[in-house]
Amino acid sequence: MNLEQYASVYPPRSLDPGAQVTRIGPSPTGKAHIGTALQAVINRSIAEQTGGVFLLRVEDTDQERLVVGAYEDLIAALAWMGSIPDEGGKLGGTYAPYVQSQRLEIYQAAAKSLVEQGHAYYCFCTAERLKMVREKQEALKQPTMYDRHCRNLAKDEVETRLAAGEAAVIRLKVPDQTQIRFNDLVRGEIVFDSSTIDDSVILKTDGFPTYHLAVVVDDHFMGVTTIVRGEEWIPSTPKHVLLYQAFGWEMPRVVHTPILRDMSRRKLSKRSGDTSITWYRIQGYLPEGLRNFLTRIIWVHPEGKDVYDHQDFVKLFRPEDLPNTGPVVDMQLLDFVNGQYLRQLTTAELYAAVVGYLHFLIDLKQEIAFDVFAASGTSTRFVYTQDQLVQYLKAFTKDADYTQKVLALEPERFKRLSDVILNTPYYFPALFQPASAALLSKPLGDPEKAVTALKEYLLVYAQSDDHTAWEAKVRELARTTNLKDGKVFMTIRIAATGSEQTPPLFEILQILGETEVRRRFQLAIHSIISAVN
RNA sequence: GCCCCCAUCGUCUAGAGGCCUAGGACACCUCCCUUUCACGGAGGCGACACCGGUUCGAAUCCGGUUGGGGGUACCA
Repeated sequence: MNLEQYASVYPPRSLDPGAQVTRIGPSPTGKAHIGTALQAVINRSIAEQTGGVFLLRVEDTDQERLVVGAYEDLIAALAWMGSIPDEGGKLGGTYAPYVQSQRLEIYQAAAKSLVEQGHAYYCFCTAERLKMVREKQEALKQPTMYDRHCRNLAKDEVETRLAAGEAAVIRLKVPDQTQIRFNDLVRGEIVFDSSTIDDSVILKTDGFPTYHLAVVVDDHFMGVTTIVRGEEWIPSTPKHVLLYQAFGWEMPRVVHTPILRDMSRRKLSKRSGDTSITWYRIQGYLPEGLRNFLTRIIWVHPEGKDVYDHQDFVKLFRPEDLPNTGPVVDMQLLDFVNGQYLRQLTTAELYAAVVGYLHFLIDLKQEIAFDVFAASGTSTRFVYTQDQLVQYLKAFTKDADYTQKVLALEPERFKRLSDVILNTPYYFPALFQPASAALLSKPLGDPEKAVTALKEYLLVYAQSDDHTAWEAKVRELARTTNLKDGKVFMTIRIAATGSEQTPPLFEILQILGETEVRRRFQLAIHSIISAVN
């Protein structure tokens, strides 16, 4: 088929006026990136808002960089985020296939037609020659560009060499001495001088297109009307403009989103492990929380809210509202936003979320590291083995009613699902780790006093006491033993939980129940005594 | 080297010539609440990168400098 014939295979869409067709075009070369998640949310929202279509196109034109499972990882990540495309990928659709490696004939036809019309040319330069040219230019501190060696080859020569089977690429013939301009929805008009634009390869020797050709051809035939993509594409947009002009096609609206940065303002790096969507899921962020955070750093809610219904974003977001500076992925803000979502869950929902989360972690079949973020960009890492997680899940699900009582205690102390795992083991008898004698003795500053307090407490302790009676007893105990009541409370806390930081004591003792409370106090007393002797 | 984008508190930003002694949120600090932590409440710290213009008047407009980011592949 020639290019004209493809136009009838892929007829224009019949959508309402104003409906926008958007897309993401990830290349399956690794784990799904958080930046891709942002692009997906934005593109999905624009399509939704205008009654258009959001499509997914797999841009796998670099055969050497393909990674097995990358596509599946992406789909799983998008599904988790709730940013599922309307068409595309392996979902199919009217404009299928949506996988570039399956559309080679179209690109080849397109490239050929460009050559015929004088907008592109065959190039036989070898990699070695190209390398030499580049090195020479670098040494001379000149711009590194193709020297157009094959640009004016005679037609006969080209045909002869092609017929002889010589390897060739097709390059874009960039016109001389013109200005190439396009309008970026947030940046306004951007102008490039054609002399700064390379005669880039658009069709490789292996018959695959490069990004530039493929993206223009696909966006055109798939009826894409608005392109939202990363800022890193701005420098190559003029090439796309040239291609649209050469084909005589209308250029879609285009806007570039800034690149996500880390706290040191660098491009979000893989080194810290925080670039993959899965990493955020592992850390215990809720998809809604992550999504809200992502939209929050590139958009301002009209009421200045940090946390808002996603529909607000879908309804009110305008591409031209995008910032032009690269936002920093601030984990503390993420924690805050996510915490707000976690609080909105009912106890039953939180319970279900944690169970699902634990299954997800266990299915990963690897050690899990939770990074807890503190001020000044520092973080502490807690590593769990698969076995530890399995043990935790077992304890957590042993008695759902009991666990929900635990979760109901103070849900506002959790910012991420992982906080539940980190902070609740002591509620479960199977996981309880008694405190050391040193820790138990710490509040009162003396092992003997600690033992006295604990023994006295066991004497007065009655599970049936209400909060007032219980508190009165402890204070009375402190008075008669001549100990500070705050310290006594803390000693009890440590004996009962092994931790210095817990929700209110009385509620914990209620949940634990008499048998377990007595067991833990005995344990504590013995621990101190045997440490002293 | 060359090309492009950008520049308000630590971070995300509000601000589209006078409403700005620059507002909000996160973070941080202090105090209150309190048996610890968390939550909540009340305060606090904290920014228009710099230099020139334009203007009666500039965070807002223009130019330059500096700084940051991106691109410069038969990668996307």
